[in-house]
Amino acid sequence: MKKKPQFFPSDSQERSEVLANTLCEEIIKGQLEPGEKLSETAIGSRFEMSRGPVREALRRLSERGLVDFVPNVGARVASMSLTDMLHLLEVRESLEVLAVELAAGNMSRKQKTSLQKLYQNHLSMFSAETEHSYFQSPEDLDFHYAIAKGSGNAVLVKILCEDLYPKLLVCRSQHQYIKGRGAKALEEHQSILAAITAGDKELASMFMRRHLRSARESLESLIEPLK
Amino acid sequence: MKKKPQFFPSDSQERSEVLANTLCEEIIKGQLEPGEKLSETAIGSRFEMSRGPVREALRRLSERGLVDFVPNVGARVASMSLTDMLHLLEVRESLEVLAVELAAGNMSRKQKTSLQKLYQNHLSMFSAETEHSYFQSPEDLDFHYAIAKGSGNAVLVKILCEDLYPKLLVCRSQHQYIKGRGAKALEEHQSILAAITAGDKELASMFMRRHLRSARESLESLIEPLK
DNA sequence: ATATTGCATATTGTCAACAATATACTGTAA
DNA sequence: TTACAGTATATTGTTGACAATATGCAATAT
Repeated sequence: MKKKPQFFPSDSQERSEVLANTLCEEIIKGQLEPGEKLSETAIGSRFEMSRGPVREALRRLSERGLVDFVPNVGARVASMSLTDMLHLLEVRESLEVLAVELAAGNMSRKQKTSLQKLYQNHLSMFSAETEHSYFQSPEDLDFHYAIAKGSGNAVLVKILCEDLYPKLLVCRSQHQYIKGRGAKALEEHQSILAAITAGDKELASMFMRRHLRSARESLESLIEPLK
Repeated sequence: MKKKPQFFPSDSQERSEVLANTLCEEIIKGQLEPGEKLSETAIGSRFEMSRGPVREALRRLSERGLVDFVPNVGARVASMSLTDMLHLLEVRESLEVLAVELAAGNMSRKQKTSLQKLYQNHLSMFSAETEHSYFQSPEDLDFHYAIAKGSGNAVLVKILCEDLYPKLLVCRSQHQYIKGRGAKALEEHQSILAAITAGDKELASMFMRRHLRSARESLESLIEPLK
């Protein structure tokens, strides 16, 4: 018997954690709209559980920044502005440059091969169906996710994977008109991959900086005229 | 009537938040030892509240990384290794370099003057009583705290002030033999301050990098032989 | 003597009811 | 008609009890 696929597989069976992951997924998919009220009783009855676990799940999402929480008032789905997105991209840039530097020095042979495989998958998937909105989907981050883990720095992994990436996905889903850059990004991934494989920290960090800066700057130029 | 000073003043009156801040403070001060069990009932009776708010407080601290939490088993005070501390310092370095770059460009005249005042205070306090373990105490971070806020990047502020700094303080209290560098650090602060005042982003980031790198590298050389 | 099984205890996970706070509505006065 | 006050409703905050899980101890078998 097959289990249904989960975006955020939870090792624990705690209902509050399972619920938090489910809600997280729904927020990212846009099934819960930004600003939408998250009533404890409503969610409780929907998932057939008491308010206790629901509260814990909501508080958890609040700590992660996916939910805005006001004491005595309640929780709402966080609504991200373009400025929020810019701030996320600024921080992300610094941290991923660090990550790739560490990864280029620390990744094991095995990790490197698996990263190459990942890239090959992305490549074939992209050339196979260009219409597939690959660089919109959560999978876009796979490559960066793997590099973060390759850094060997647990603090860094936590911030990138649990804090920044989920929020970034929410931003993307709430501002869909901001498109990825498809083939161009894929080329840049290749350069980064090559530098990591060669263990060239300096080069890897330079390619990563360039890769992320272009995305950030295009958003910046989108925001600037609004001021 | 004066309120007693609080390390983590809580705007909300929520008992769970107040408790979380109190426990956070006790962990940082070392009054709660690393690895110590945090029983819900025990804490509840100590602070005269039910287990509900206690649970919430512990979960919150768990998200912040100050408490290790195992489902169905409970919470313990996080015990930080030197490697954890190194990972913290690596991430901190990247983020504060970003922060000071942004701050040098964004800080208002008013913010800059208040940063200068802060530095003057530190200076007089240090020369007044050299025995005052200034660079051990939470106040050491005041300067960096102000720069983070001066960056104008909310994501960055949250990660630095709510995530990294508290953990760093816990590390310091759990590894007290790692001393600050007193007068030397103060001089470096001055260079950074001057660069910010001049609005020189490049110079400011260079001084900040140097300032933080030296602390990190000295820890690295302490860890290396253990491998 | 050591390892393992089973039970007793303690702790956490969940629930449903009550108290406190905020929100929405209705009626009254200017 | 609009502004305000008071009340009614709904939602969150907190509590204590019950269920499920883990821990520690003792007795037994190897």
